[in-house]
Amino acid sequence: VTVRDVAEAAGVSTATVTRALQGHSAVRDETRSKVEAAARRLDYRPDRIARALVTRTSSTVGMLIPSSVDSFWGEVAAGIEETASEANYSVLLANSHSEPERERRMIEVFLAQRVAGVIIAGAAGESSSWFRGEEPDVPLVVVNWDAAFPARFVTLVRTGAPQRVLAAVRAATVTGASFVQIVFDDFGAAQEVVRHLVSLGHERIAFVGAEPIRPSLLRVLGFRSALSEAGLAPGAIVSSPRSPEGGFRATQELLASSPDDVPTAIVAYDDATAIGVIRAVHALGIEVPGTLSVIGFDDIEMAAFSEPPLTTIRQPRREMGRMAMRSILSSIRGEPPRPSSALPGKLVLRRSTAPPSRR
Amino acid sequence: VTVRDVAEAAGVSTATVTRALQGHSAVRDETRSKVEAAARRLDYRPDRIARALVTRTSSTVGMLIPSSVDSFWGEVAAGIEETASEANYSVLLANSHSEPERERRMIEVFLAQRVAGVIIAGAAGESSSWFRGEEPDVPLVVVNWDAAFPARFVTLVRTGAPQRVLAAVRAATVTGASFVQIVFDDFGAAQEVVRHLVSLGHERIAFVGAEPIRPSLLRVLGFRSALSEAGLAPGAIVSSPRSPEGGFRATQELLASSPDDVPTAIVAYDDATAIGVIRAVHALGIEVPGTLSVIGFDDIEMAAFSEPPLTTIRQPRREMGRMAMRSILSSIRGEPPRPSSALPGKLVLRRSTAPPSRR
DNA sequence: TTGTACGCGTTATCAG
DNA sequence: CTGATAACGCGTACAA
Repeated sequence: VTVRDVAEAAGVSTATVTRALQGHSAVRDETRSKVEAAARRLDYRPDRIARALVTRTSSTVGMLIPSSVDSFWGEVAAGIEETASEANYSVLLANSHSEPERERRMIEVFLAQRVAGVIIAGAAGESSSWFRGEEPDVPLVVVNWDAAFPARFVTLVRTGAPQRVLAAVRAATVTGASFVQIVFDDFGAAQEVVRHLVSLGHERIAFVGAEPIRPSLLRVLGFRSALSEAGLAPGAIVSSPRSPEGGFRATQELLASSPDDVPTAIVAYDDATAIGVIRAVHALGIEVPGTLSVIGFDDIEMAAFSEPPLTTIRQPRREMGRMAMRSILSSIRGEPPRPSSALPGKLVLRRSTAPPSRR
Repeated sequence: VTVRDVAEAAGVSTATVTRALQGHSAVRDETRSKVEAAARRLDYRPDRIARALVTRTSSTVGMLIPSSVDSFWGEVAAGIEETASEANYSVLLANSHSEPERERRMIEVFLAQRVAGVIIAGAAGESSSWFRGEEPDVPLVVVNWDAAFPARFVTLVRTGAPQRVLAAVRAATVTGASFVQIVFDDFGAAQEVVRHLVSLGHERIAFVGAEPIRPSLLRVLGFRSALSEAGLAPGAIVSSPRSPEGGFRATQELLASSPDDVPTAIVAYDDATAIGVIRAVHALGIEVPGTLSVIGFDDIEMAAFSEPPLTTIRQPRREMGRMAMRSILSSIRGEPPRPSSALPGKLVLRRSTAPPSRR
């Protein structure tokens, strides 16, 4: 059942059917209701494919996330889907597994599908690798860019002048990019986390989980900045893969390397790492938070269930998804793009942090 | 850049370009390479929209899940996406929030998009409500149908003849349906769970979380069947919403109602409920698994992190997603549909079950 | 083996 | 206000 059938049934032309059904201005009320009646009677559904062909844009957006198994990204996706469906848009799902090559391929597929916009969340690759040839003119929004940096950045971030390194990291991924970014304010969140610890009375604080990816670098920088702002000595910064195992091993090394100068609090790169940190600390017979406080980032589901429940800073993931999709929609409508934004986190106080014990 | 451009650049007709690029048989090697060269040079991407219009089917499938935030469904989705992308298919994501009305609407959108297939996971509605008018001829696969039943089924399932109720439940949702179903074997899993408890020596076992939805009814039935098979007296069966709070409250009532005949083990409808059960038991000062064993279903992420870690039976969620997508693909290829299947679970032994303490 | 020409279902333009 | 008609980009009979 096509426009033609409806046109015939209503005794009008196909052009009128289209106009009537889209609420397009100039069409007599009487005609409109005739058409609507016929459409309803025939159970007519305009073919979105045919429409897309002629309008040269579909009402579909492509959404690339690292993994739909991870409920962090699942919630970002939910925010996107929710906002999209309110605006009558559909969303194509693809998982990148954080592999730049897959990112490239899936974007290719999106473009061939003539999507009206692309949202890349947790991107691992560089923006230059996303498109072959020139950049297509669909709006692109990046959510939480996890871009990799040269390994030497870990050293830089440990010792370099914070403001200068910060500027370098930002320059590489924020300024000058021709697309909107919705990112978590990693730098500010790290500062907030440290301030929380300082307010509890901690003075020797370490960071576990430095890695040459954007959010990690920014968190380390925020960590250093808040420490110096509080007039405290720089804390130890150790690298590790972002996983419980990574956190476990790195913490073992940290605590073994300086037995006479053990920190009273550890800031972990993320909650997964923090859980490994807690295990390592427990394995040494040290109590959390009695003797040592631990704090993470993100507020993943496990955080509430660790023992003790983890104090952490929550990312507004659903809101990030919503904002990303809203940005796409306003681009489509030709509105001036709202600038990229860094969203603040929300400190979630649980039981893995407490004042340090006096000795 | 369209076929025409490529045709011109290669000095052939558009028909030849299509044939060459699709690996269609009859085309000279020389011509083919000429065309391929031109296509590559021009960075030509066939427009999937235009193709869909003429072939009257897209290489996109619609995937409806209750929520992408839930990593259970996230993993089903990952299985679907994985298999789809291997076959060069794209997947449209929609969240139903378990609302039949939303299910209906999203399916509508899928159909208007001319999807090549539809996968409905965790469907809450009835199959009759999914389509207006006659059923469209795209393959449909249902994964883990959570169909609701009249409330009286809870009573039936508690006391009715198991085989007869089982047949009724199955008849309503399995047989006679004109689509493939990939479902978890709830009945068998419940039997397995009870057998595990029986093998540990338990004799007084209760079920918490009976609800008038398909999987719950089947689990209760499996529970009853395994109990009678073991020659044990029927256990208590209590209803509750499927959530920690639901499990908590129902367990309080259960334990208060028969203080002189407290069970030594509780089978919870799912892991979320089981966590509430454990909390309620702990709140009464009873030890798990020392005095009372608790077992759940699904093996959600939290299960490994509860205290004690929860023994449960794992659903092969990624595999269910893969099978669903494979089924769609073989339908498209016109292969005879593999019949619906009920996949077995895998018992995951953790620390919430143990032999009952002797008294 | 290759080219011509039509049609897929819409929307948009331009007359009337 | 409405109707005829030309696209949109591709696949495919059919003819050559």
